[in-house]
Amino acid sequence: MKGKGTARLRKPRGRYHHGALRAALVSTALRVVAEEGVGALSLRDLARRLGVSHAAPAHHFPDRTSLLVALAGDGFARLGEDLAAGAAAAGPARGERLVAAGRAYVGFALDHPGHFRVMFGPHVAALPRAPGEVVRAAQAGWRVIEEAVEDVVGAGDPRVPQLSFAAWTLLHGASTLYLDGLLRLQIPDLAERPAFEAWVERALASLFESLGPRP
Amino acid sequence: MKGKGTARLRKPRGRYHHGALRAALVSTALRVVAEEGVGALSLRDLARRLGVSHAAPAHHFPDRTSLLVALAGDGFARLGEDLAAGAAAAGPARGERLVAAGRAYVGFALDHPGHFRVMFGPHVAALPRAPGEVVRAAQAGWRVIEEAVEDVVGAGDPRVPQLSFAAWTLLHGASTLYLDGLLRLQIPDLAERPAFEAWVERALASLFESLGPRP
DNA sequence: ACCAAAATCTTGTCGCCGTCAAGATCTGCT
DNA sequence: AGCAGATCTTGACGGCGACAAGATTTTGGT
Repeated sequence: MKGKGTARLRKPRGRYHHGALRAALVSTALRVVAEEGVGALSLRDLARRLGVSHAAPAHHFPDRTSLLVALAGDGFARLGEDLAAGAAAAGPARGERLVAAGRAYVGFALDHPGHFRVMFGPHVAALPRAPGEVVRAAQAGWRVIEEAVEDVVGAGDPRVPQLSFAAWTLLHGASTLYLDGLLRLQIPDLAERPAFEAWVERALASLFESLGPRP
Repeated sequence: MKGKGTARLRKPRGRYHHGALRAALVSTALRVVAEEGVGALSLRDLARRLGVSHAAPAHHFPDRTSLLVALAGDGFARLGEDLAAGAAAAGPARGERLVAAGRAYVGFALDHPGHFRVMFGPHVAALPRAPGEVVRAAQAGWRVIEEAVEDVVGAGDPRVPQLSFAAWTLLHGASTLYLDGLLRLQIPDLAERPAFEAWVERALASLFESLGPRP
């Protein structure tokens, strides 16, 4: 962070140029998505909130999808940071980093459900090719999971990709099913968030139960 | 199935009433979703395809969301049937039913990506309470997974819910991440579908590796 | 310092969409 | 036969994404 901190939001009444419209669009869009969901997001509404003409956003995001892609890129970056921070703050005991990373993944989904949905929603997925920023950020997150797995079975173990795959899909499925309310439907105990986190932790444990550092 | 098989689609030119509009809306919507994705689905477009006025669908589905909910209910029912059929067709060896159910789950997602997205998309999830038909169908599917898990660890084992939870989240996460193209991004080997299915199978195996029938 | 080019924002327009309202037509029941 | 309700039609309204053309400001080369 440098300069004047947060970007200006509403445009000063008299001025013709906004000055930081793109950043303001992204940050306001994130607020709308968090409060009302991705369905409530419209370019015209954003323009109105920012005191700008209805066609102004088009110069920064040619269509609605490109704005969603930007939000998704931002989300993947934040998720990657959360994962790395969680793993870094974990204790040294075997498996603690993986549990911490898993907690960070699920925590991100539950803390920012709207943002999470944009990241894994149909708009971004329907693109012919994933945008570079998404690719890079997703790869960084994947790397954190792989390292956490290596922390359990040892670096160089040939099962690292396979186990990272299992851990990631488990965490991701748990996050999305929880957000959809389907888990709570089958297992009423999961209504409370701490209980859910405990279940996820135990599921991760089941995955690695039979594995020594180097069998 | 009884009577004349498939419901009439386009309305006969001279007639005022369509006669089976609701069923025609659902089946045409499924086709549109499969071919162009949920984003391309609109009530007016459906009405046009069926040769019916633009406001006719409103009498069967008061708004767009209620149509999506109907599609989701149908999807959960089909997924449940696929799961049950897969498990029923599996051999008797320990674990085969679970693998077959998993294959059915992933197969449904990959065969009907649009439908799958509607089922787990934001529209249905944003509802205050899940509709009854969705609840029932989802419960039936969950039951199949639980039975498949019981087939591995033995009915009555206290770990059944926990392991079913792990299996379901793993399968669901694998399905959605594959559809989003994110798995392929990290593990190029997964570009081919059979390879992906093999990875899923091995991930399931990791989950149950350390478990005997009754330890 | 100057000015042309590019970036940024505005106004205006178009077609499509979901939704509501009011009326026409058909169907089933008594 | 006739009525009530279900089903479909026409018409209208506002919001939206997208496009086009013009106004204003900033930038960069000289």
